[in-house]
Amino acid sequence: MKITTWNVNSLTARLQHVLDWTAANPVDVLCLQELKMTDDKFPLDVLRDAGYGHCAVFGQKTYNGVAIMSRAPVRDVVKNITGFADEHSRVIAATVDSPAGELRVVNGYFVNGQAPGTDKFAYKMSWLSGLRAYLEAEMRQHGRLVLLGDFNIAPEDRDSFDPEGLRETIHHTSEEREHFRQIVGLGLCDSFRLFEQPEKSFSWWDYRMLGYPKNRGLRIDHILVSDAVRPHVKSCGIDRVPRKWDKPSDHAPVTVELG
DNA sequence: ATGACGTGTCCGACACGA
Repeated sequence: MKITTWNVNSLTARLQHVLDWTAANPVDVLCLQELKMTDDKFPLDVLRDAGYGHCAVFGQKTYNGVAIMSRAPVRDVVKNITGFADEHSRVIAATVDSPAGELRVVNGYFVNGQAPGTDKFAYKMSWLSGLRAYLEAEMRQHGRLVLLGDFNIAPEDRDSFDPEGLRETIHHTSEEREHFRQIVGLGLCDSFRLFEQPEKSFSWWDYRMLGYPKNRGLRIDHILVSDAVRPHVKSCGIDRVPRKWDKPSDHAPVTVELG
């Protein structure tokens, strides 16, 4: 069973890429971020024809918006962070069946945070605290859990093209990395790091300054699995192919395989 | 270089991203 996270930077602009990519990579569950559309605009019919007959959608006009697209039924859909009031559509959770048994999937578009010291950074910090409390409760209820999405955090120096030059800037601050560690500390692990990976593996590249051709990127899209799921993880990888297509998303899809 | 590039909103300029 394969589960993918992909920040598509507008599903309107990227629908054909999603269709082309899933045709070549028929993953079981595709978790999207940055839909940038309201629920009524979500292309349910087209995605059903593409094999994803079970979609849980939490959209928003212009910004944010997340969805879980699944080939098999999803149940117990929860939108946003329980216990944390949020104006934005950033989190959607659902339960699916997996080879390991019932699996809770939590798909998040984490706050960007702009820069340390700003109101947006403060929002990011409180959002992360709210998420952690919510996850703690979710994990008590669901031993088998996957937390994936656009974390907007480069957890370690090796997850950045310029860790020295960007030290303590957004995505690289000690506070963000401490939040990441605390989330992992709930009993999760970064599935990407369970395997040998190429150096300078990134999941996002700036549209500007030839970011992708120069591999000036960050690894900020992650798939964390709970300890009960960890023995079932067969592989985890980033697919750079769609980043080379015409008019790409600035993020690449990341996929985990469970056996 | 408070830039660059891309998307959406509402129609030229701005908000936002990472």
